[in-house]
Amino acid sequence: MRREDSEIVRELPLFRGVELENFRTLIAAGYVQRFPTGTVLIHEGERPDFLHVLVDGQIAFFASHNDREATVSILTPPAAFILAAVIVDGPYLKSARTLSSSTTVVLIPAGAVREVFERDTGFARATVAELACRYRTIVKELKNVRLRSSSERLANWILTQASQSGGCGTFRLPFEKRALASRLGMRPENLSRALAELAEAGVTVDGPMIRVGDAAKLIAFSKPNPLIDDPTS
Amino acid sequence: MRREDSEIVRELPLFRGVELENFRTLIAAGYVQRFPTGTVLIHEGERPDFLHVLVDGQIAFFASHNDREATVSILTPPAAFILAAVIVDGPYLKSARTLSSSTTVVLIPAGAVREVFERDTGFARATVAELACRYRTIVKELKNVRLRSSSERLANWILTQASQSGGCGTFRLPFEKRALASRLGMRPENLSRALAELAEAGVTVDGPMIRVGDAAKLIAFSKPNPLIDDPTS
DNA sequence: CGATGAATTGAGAAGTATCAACCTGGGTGG
DNA sequence: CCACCCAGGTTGATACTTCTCAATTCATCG
Repeated sequence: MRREDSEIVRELPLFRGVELENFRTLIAAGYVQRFPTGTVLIHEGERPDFLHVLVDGQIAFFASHNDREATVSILTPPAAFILAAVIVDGPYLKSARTLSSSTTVVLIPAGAVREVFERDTGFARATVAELACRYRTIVKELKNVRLRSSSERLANWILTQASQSGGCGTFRLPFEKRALASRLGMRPENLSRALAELAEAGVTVDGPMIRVGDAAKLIAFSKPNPLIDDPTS
Repeated sequence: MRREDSEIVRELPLFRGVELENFRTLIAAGYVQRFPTGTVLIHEGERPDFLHVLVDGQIAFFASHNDREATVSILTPPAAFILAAVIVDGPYLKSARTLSSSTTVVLIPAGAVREVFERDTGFARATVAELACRYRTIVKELKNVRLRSSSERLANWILTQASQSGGCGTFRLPFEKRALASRLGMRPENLSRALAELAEAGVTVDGPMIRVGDAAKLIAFSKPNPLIDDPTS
């Protein structure tokens, strides 16, 4: 593993509090892999062999049933994933596929993670914090799905994205529209229509570029709610 | 607090591994309360003052936005709740209301929980396990909502409920139909219609009594999936 | 025995999915 | 270099699911 990659891992909240010796054990057991776009990294139902850390690229988590597919979340680096499955040693509840070329992932054997977890209180504490945040994120997502229409979800997603991309009001979609549609729980066709509908709220679209022309108007339409949209709360 | 109540708390997976002395600290700081039906115990957005343990009765967790209300989950005793909010010391993401009369709750001050959490590795470990399971439960719920129609959710809920209520194929609804409807993400009207529709799959309804006449037929309709429906996986 | 709230039923509206056609830009191979 | 192909995206027509509103029945309780 390149020093560069292990440093990224070390800087994650999940690993920052791990004792150095234990961290070295984890890194020594782990290795790095790169994947092209569309690679399915993990399959729903299988057992976790590794804790994964996304270092570069993007990953979509999705589940399949009844000939349908639903995206549960999209992960941006740096972030650990499938921690819960490793901890409880239960089957993956979702599959994961890379959304961008040269997606880089650090793999740490699940057994090593559980061992260090047992003897390193710093790691245990960080694990608790991580899981608690993940839990709360999904609760928010469930609220988002159940309390809003698809256009409202889109509008709020755009608001969040715009505010995270500096204040200029214009940003580039971080992934394809089809991926965004699935992330928001809608069909590509409906995303198109919803984007067209948001023109009334001052949103203009040019290919992958989104422009929020009138933030106040978009906020009035979106009715953002920190208990759904604020990733930090 | 009655010995009976503290024993229930002690027996929970979350508290079983806590050192006795620390457990006594928690119990000494805590107290018991009983509430009538419809009492709102916690309010979305407020700060957590107590870790709650449901000892008797039932509680629905719900969130409000846009003049809508959505039930996120329904809890049956014994179980701790709002653990994640206490751990991260963040605002409640959902409100909670009692569904049954004389719902009994043990309240343990959040500060005491966080203190014990810091020094008791058994408790920290149990917290991780609890949070990981909760997280996975919600992921399953999100899949349930996104991958199934409302009648399918109902059918699978009935299957799970019937299997948990002994093998006779008949069981009583544990709460009102309106609560069930909200739990399943549908309106009471649609629950009525969906129940009527399930007659084709051999389900008969008499007030609060549900009878699964032909389990095989219901399974064929429901297409159950352990990665959505199995509470233990 | 009336009052209240839950449950059901029906009719209509809204939201979303599905299917098909078409456009468009980027890449490929002749 | 250009014609072609192809995948992603858009647009339109239609069907299905779910919501909403209104009216009715039913059981429970003071």
